Amino acid sequence: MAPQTPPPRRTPLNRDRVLHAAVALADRSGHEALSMRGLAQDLGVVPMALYKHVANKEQLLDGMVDVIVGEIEPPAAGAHWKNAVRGRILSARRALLRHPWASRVMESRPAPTPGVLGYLDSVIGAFRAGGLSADLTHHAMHALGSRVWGFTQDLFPAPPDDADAGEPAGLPGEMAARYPHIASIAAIAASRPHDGDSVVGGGCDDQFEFEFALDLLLDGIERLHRQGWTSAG
Amino acid sequence: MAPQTPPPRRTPLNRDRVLHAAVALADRSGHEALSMRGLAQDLGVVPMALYKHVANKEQLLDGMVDVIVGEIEPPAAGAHWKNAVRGRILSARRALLRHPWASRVMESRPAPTPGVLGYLDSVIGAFRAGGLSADLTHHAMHALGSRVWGFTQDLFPAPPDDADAGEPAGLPGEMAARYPHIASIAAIAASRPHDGDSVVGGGCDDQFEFEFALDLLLDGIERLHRQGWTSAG
DNA sequence: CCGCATGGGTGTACGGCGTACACCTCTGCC
DNA sequence: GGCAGAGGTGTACGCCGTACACCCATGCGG
Repeated sequence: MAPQTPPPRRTPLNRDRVLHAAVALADRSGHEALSMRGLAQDLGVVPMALYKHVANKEQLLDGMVDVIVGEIEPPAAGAHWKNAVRGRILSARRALLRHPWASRVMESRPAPTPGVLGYLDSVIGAFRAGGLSADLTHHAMHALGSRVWGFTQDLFPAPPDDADAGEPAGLPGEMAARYPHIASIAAIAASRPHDGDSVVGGGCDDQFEFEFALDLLLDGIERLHRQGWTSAG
Repeated sequence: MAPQTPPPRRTPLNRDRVLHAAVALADRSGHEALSMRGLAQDLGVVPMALYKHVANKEQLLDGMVDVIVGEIEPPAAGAHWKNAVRGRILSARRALLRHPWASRVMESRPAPTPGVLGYLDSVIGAFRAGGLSADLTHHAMHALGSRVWGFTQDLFPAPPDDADAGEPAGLPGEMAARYPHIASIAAIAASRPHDGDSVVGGGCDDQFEFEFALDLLLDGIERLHRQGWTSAG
């Protein structure tokens, strides 16, 4: 008989396959469920095999961050600096919305990865190309903070879908009594046409909020730029 | 002889002692080092004893958050809304600077604690007392984001103190070549009189950056308020 | 054609974590 | 005097990241 063909010999692992499998796993199960053991299982491999391709879990997370940063679209050529920055940031936001775990992972990195540095460099470049001083650009970057990569800390994190739908509108009654000012705001948000459930997490148009704040900052920066502002006073 | 006095019988645990010991431990060793086992050891008790006072680690962290929120000073009476909000937020920032781990823990909470809700309610109240509409206040709160409790995500997290001091100024040369725009900004920051080390993390006056961004937002909000802005357009 | 180095996958094991569960021992009250 | 319940204990389980020794297929120099 023919010499038995050896078992099909799965294509060998490499850093890229590991990284993308990790992203897929996190997409599927959230970043809390991402463990070296689980990832290995997904790849049909023993946990320690991963360590031939990433030094440790921290470096795995760094790599995953750069995968996501790589999804950010390149800058639009020839746009006004404000639109260039705006477009870049909104693209970053789209990438992060595709991977809800990514913002938490980015926050957790103790040092910026090369991909992150490259992205930041390009955003800074967009400011500078618009004629903003290094000084103002520097402060603008700080002011944008995590917003440059498309996310902000939610004040009221999204509750799970089992939110008690029995309430008439706005906050549960007891809470409305204890936190009257929050309630006054919840009432507004809950009265909007779409998704009028509890404002605590739901009920807010996140995209609107994001762009509102982004434009507030960019407009403020533009104003300072036009009046020749300097941090020296 | 006298009836042997029983061993001094340490004062019994309670939720408050547990919480404050946890805060102290995190202050001392960082929040990554905070474990139920370590905390128990600090309290001279076996790990499982803690579970008589907090349901689990998540609830311990919630409790710690409220301890920190409790350190925020009460609002100044009779101030203009902008100063009231500003003062509240800067006080929150001082609390968080005293407990460097606290911002990361706050970010990690999946639902707001009662203390946090109370604090947010009071900030919203300050806006409303100044005559801002519920609508505008709502968007203002979102725009402030994590800044309301006194922190922002650093773009360049602070590096450990072993930063290579051999570099002349600004970024290490290789990095300056790869990220020219970052370098242009680093040069500015590094040229300031005090702490002129690498701008990546060090070299920035965090308090200035924080107030710069805070005022940018508050000024923008004030402008919108004065011109009767509404999200409806 | 042999032998050996090397890169990639394996197996076992360790020390840490959060915490379920059964237990024991004081305390105060009827 | 006895009993309930609060508070502290001990043991054990199942996860985690990862160190370390191993093993085996490959390909290359002789």
